[in-house]
Amino acid sequence: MGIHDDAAEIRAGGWRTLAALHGLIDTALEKALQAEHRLSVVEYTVLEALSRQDGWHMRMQQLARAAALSSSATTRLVSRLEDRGLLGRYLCADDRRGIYTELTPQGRELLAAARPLHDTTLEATLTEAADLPELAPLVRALHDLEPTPAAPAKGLTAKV
Amino acid sequence: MGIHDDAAEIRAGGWRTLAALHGLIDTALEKALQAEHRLSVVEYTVLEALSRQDGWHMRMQQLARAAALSSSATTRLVSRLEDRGLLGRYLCADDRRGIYTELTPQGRELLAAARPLHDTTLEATLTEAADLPELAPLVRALHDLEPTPAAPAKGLTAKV
DNA sequence: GGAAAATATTTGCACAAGCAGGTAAGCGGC
DNA sequence: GCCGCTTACCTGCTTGTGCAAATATTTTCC
Repeated sequence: MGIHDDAAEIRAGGWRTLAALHGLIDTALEKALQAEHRLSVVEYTVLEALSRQDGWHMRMQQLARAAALSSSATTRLVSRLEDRGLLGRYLCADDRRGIYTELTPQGRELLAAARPLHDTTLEATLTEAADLPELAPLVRALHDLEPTPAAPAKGLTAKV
Repeated sequence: MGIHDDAAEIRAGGWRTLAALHGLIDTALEKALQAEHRLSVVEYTVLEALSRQDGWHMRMQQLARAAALSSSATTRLVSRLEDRGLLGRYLCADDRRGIYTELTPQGRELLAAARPLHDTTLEATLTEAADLPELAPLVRALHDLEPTPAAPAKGLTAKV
């Protein structure tokens, strides 16, 4: 079992580390947000992405990419949040196939309430991860990242 | 919307990047492995983890941690793989609560067949991600990781 | 030695995800 | 102006996941 070259093994190891850290954080956030605000991580992500558009609305597909979700999953996700009054859905004049979503005041409110918990949990989990020998290097690398300004991550760069 | 401190914002950004990259890789691997070998990423991960134990068996809970899965999900996952004859499940004498799993020859065979695709897909996706400005730094960081030897990542350090 | 607590795994249930298929709206050639 | 093709979103179905409760086995503490 050793004919696959070293580079591949390094990549695989990196991927395992990445997955492990992701799983750790994801689970922690999931539990915290669920318990305190009845929000899943994806739901929070969507609200947060919308808030970052600040006054702008997003199409379903942008949302789908931002949340790394299929479009069908996005439909239901938006429906859930809409049913809770956290965001509004309305079609826009210039292309009536498209549907725009926008945070409601309640949505902004809930996001503001959830953000501290989110950030705290994230910090705590990263600190915890930094104690695990396998994860520590990645945690450090993550911290040293971002020479970039507060640029719009993902693919949600433009309004249309 | 700007009272949360900078450190938190940096962490949040790092987390978004991590999640984005993870999603990208995960989706790509999922599709590739599913299409060619009817394996999900977690299933592959479990087979791979088992193979790394080389001759050893693992308990359900070790497996659960290795795959970042709940124990119930692990039960069903192992059942699926067992039904396909890829691994065996048997209780061990010293603690009859515990259940050990071990790869069958077929399991090793399938893993060997799937690994090249896995590695290739991983490499391709990483290359692709390196072209995205938001992800590139993390990809590089990931590559420069692993000064560590081929150490057992995750929590699966010992045999018991 | 035996009851009580702890540990390892499995099962019932509800929920969210992806895929495939369906409908509505724009776009292009004629 | 009409027909075909593409795009954007929604819905039915199947599957995997987590939580909570059930079961079996070991360990602990009198």
